[in-house]
Amino acid sequence: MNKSSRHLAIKQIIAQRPIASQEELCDALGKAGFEVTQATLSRDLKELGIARINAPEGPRYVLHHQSEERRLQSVISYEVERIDANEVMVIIRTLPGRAPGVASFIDSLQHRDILGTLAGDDTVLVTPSSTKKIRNVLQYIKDALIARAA
Amino acid sequence: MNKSSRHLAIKQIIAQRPIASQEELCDALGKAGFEVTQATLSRDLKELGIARINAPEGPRYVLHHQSEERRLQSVISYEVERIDANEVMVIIRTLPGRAPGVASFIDSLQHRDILGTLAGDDTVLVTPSSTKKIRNVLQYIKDALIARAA
DNA sequence: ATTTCACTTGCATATTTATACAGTTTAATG
DNA sequence: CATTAAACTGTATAAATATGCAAGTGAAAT
Repeated sequence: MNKSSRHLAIKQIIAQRPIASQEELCDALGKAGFEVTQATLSRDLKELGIARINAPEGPRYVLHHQSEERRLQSVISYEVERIDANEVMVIIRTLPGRAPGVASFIDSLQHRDILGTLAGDDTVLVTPSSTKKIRNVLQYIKDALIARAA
Repeated sequence: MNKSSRHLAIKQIIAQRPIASQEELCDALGKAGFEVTQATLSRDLKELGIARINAPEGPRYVLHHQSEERRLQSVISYEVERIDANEVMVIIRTLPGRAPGVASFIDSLQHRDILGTLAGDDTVLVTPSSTKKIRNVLQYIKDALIARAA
């Protein structure tokens, strides 16, 4: 369980539901198999450009694009916010404007189970060769995008 | 020196130069003629939707656009022409060139059943977390986009 | 194998932020 | 005027976050 995969996990968790404190994030990560302390999370959030906003409904962590955008452009994993799938395709959420770059990268992998990609501004659709391949493709993409982080 | 003029002052100060802590903001406000305590600033920042981001150069307060996003709701409904769905996704037709804005707005709603959106020029594709959620998502989007028409 | 260096992490704690509570002010009402 | 309620703020402190330091790990160099 290395840092970059934990970072992806953090981004996915905070995108999925409101996280109000680092303690809470710590618990959520624990359940996902990442045992870390609050101190580490404080550092992670800083590296990821995640901010704690004070919504009327309570505090919550969110990816803050303004700070995120300044980071190294060449590192794909920093551009990816979330990777998900339904029954028919994989959807990758990226920072604004980064979808084409991420899609192009995936295309270059020339994986047999990937028919093609379609990129908008901050979203990439990945179409599998068959809906039965969805799980494979999802995992493959996660691995591929994380591996480049190191 | 009432609260709203202080709020305006706060927004101006944080826009002009990096403010790293509420103490620092307190000093800056003091020089501008607003004598308040850190406790009050904590409340002010919450009301204004200002977040503390962790830039590599150090922490800093910024207006968080996510809280601004809600103000746009009333405009959105005029840009949407049609909302439909098939078995797999929701399609929104908009006025020419308005799709990215509408997609961005839908993203900001952060609904758990919406994996992502993809915008072209006048068309937005909305991908549900599962095809089983299509009906929910369709209804949700209609409510969110059209209900504001009044 | 040993050394060195860069990177990562936890612990303990300093720093910063949020909030319970009480006091003050303002405005509205009987 | 007296009374009540709501809004605002400061004090004190609770809660949350950031960080100095030391330890651990792994890769590259000698």
